[in-house]
Amino acid sequence: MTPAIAQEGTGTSGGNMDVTTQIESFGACQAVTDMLSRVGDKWSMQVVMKLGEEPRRFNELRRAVDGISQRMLTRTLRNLERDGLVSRTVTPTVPPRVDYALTDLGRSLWMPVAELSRWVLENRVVIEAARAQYDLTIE
Amino acid sequence: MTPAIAQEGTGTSGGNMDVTTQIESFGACQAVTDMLSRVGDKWSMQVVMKLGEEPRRFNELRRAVDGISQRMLTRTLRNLERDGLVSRTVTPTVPPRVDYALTDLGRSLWMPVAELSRWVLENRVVIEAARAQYDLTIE
DNA sequence: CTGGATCCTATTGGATACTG
DNA sequence: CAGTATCCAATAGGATCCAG
Repeated sequence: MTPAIAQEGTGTSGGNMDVTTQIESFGACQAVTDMLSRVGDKWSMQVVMKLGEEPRRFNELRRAVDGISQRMLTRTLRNLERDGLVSRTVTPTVPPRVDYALTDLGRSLWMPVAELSRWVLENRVVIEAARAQYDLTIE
Repeated sequence: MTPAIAQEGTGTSGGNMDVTTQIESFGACQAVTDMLSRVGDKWSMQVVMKLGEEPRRFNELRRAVDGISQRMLTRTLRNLERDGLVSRTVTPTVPPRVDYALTDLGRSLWMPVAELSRWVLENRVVIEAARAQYDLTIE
């Protein structure tokens, strides 16, 4: 497995290029899509949001994220941890205690996601209306 | 319970509440997740990006988005159209001509997505490193 | 309490053939 | 050209049982 994405002197903080140009620069479009997929799955964002409020233990998190199965919570946390967005701290007591929290990277993701959240909140009604309209004209 | 995130007010539009509060206000968390799922699938963002450059016809789009199958391009466009993000204009000539373009709503989505794109571009190296590190320590 | 392992179903996406 | 229809493979996700 080669994670190796050609990471040349990536525009540290971009700076003067507009985003479109940046994206087309070196196949980063794919990276963006990948990240959206990662964070766009069924549970990741809800977990990140809950951890954004405060660090939580496994079962706390399970209760906080409504409807998530144990398996999916574990898998979601593992993915987020692997990406460096969430930290996992084990206290080897009996019974064991495991604390999850956002890392600095995870918190930094929070901001652009918050912008996206704002967009959704501002446009959800329009979107719902568009869907209803579309569904009408189709049938 | 306080959001660990400094929200820096931003309020690009209408929002006087901070995003965390908004999100928790009325189960919008789910709406955000839904939208991320919609836009986070394998092709939606790439299509939106290409249409953000300029309106395109079906097969133009197909060539522009590398690797997409005809079926998935159709489905992706239908979803985006249903959400009101993309417009579809049919010119009933022979052969038929169908033009796709971003709507105003679609273009407005482009901005927060650009922020997310910027974040990905700025942090992809860190993420790749985190993954490599994680993959090492587990095996 | 925190998960790993297993089994099963649903959804996603690709390949191909066909049509107005 | 711009799709639709069908079949198939891969993946995501849920339920359940087991273990340290």
